[in-house]
Amino acid sequence: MLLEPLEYRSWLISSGEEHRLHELGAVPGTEDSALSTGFWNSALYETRNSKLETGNPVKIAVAMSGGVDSSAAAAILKEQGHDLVGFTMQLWNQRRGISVDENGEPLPSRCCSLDDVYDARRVAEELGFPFYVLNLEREFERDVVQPFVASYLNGETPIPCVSCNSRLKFASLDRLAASLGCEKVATGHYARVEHDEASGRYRLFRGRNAQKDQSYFLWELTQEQLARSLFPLGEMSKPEVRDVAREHQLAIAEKAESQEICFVPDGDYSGFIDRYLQAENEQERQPPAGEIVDASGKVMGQHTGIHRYTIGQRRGIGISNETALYVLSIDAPGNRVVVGTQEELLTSEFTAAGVNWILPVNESEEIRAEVRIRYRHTEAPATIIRLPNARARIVFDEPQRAIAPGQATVFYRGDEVVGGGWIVKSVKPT
RNA sequence: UGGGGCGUCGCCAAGUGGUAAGGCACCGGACUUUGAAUCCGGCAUUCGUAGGUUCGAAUCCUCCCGCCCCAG
Repeated sequence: MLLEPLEYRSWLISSGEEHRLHELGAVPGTEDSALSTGFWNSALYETRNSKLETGNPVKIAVAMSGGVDSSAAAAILKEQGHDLVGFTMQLWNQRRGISVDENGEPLPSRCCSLDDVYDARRVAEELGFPFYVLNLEREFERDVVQPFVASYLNGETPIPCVSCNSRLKFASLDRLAASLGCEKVATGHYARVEHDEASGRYRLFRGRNAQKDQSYFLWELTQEQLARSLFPLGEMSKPEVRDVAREHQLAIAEKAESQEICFVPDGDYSGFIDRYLQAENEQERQPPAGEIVDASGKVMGQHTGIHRYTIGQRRGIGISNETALYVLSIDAPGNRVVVGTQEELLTSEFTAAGVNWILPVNESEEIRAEVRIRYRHTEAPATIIRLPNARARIVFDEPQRAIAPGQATVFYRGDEVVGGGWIVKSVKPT
C-alpha cells in the first residue's frame, strides 16, 4: 500500500482538493462513498468498548509527525501487537511561498515539510504498517491558520496548537481513521487518559514526566475524543522514549527536538502574517504603524504594526528607558501598544471563554484549582467562578505575569486536568 | 559674541592624571512542541575637534566647533 517515493512526491505536489480523499479511496475495504460524504458517519465515531485493557489487538491510527515521540509511540503500540495504520497530516503547503527562505525554498519545519513526511513514512516502513498522508490543508487553514492570523490582527496572542489537536488530530484525522475502522487515535503527547468506571467518564492527566507534560495542549478535547485517544508516552520520560526509538533502530532516533509553531518554522510570526495577507490579497488587513504609549497615555515611541507585539514582550520594543519596558497590553481599536515596567505586568484576574470541563464540576461551585495561563507556566492556585455561556472568572491567589488574551488556560488538581478555556480578558488589579 | 554651563557607545550615565563602570536599546546563543519571559555571551583602543603639558590625560592648558541658560 505504500507509495513509492516518486509516486508519493508527485501526489503531494499535485495534491489539490480533488485529491485529498483519493488517496484513501485506495484503502482496501473502504467505501469511497463513506469518505466522500465527508467524514462522516457518526455511527463510526461512537466510542467502542476498548479491547486494549484485555490485551487484544486493536486497530489504531497513529498520528505521525516524523519526530521521535510519535515514532516511539507507534513502536510501543506495534510491540504490544496492535494493528496500526500510520497517518501524517499534510497541513500546510509550503509551496505557497509563505514560509520560505531567501531562495524561495521551504523552511524546514516539524509537521509540514517533505522531509518529515518521509521520516514518518520511513518509520512506518521500518515498523511494518501501512502509512498514509492526509491532506488536511483546507481544514488546517480554516481552523488553525486563519484564526491564528485574525487573532494577531486583533491584538491577541494565539496558541494554534490547541485547536490543531482538538480540531485536526482528534477530529478530522480521527473521523477518517474511524471510517477506516480504527478504534483509537494514538499520538506522541506526554499525557495520560483514564476511564473512570464509576462516572463513566474519561479523565485527563499530566504526563508522568512533569518536564515533558503536554496535557496543556489537550484541554479542549471532548469526552468522545478522549475516549478514542491513546497516549503511549504518558508514563515515560524523554530519554526513555528516545531509547525506544533506538531499540527499534528507527532512523529518526537521534532527531533533534522540534520547536516553533509548525507552519511558521522560522519563528517569524509577524513576517508570516505579512506574507499571508499578501498571498491572500488582503493587504488592507495589514496593521498600520502607530504609537507606543505608557499606562498614562504618554507617547513613548512608534510601533510598526500591533501584530508584531505580544503582552509580556521585552525585546523589540526599541525604546531605551531607565528600566526595561514590557508590552502591557495591545489596544487594537486605538492601534496603540501600551508599555510599562515588569511590575505593571502582574495581573491577578482574568476571564476565560469556551471553557471545557473534563472533570465534571458543580454548576454553582467556586472551584479551587491550580491554573496555568501559558504552556510551561508554573501553575498557580486560584479560584474559578463559573459564568454562563461556558465562561469563567479566574482569580489567582497571587498575581501572575503577562496574562495574554488568545492564550489558553488550563485548570489542574494535582496531576489531573479539570478543564480549560481561552483567555479573553485580563483584569488589572486596582 | 557680555556672563555662566555643557559636550564619554543609539539613549541615559560613572569616571577630575594612571591607562573607559553600569542601566536601557541592539545583536548572537542557550532553554522551549505556542507567543513571551528568563539565562549566557557580544557591544566605545576611545571620551566634540585640533594642538600642548606630562613617563602617562576622558580627566590639566589653548584654539576651534556644537548645544543650553542668563543678559532687568
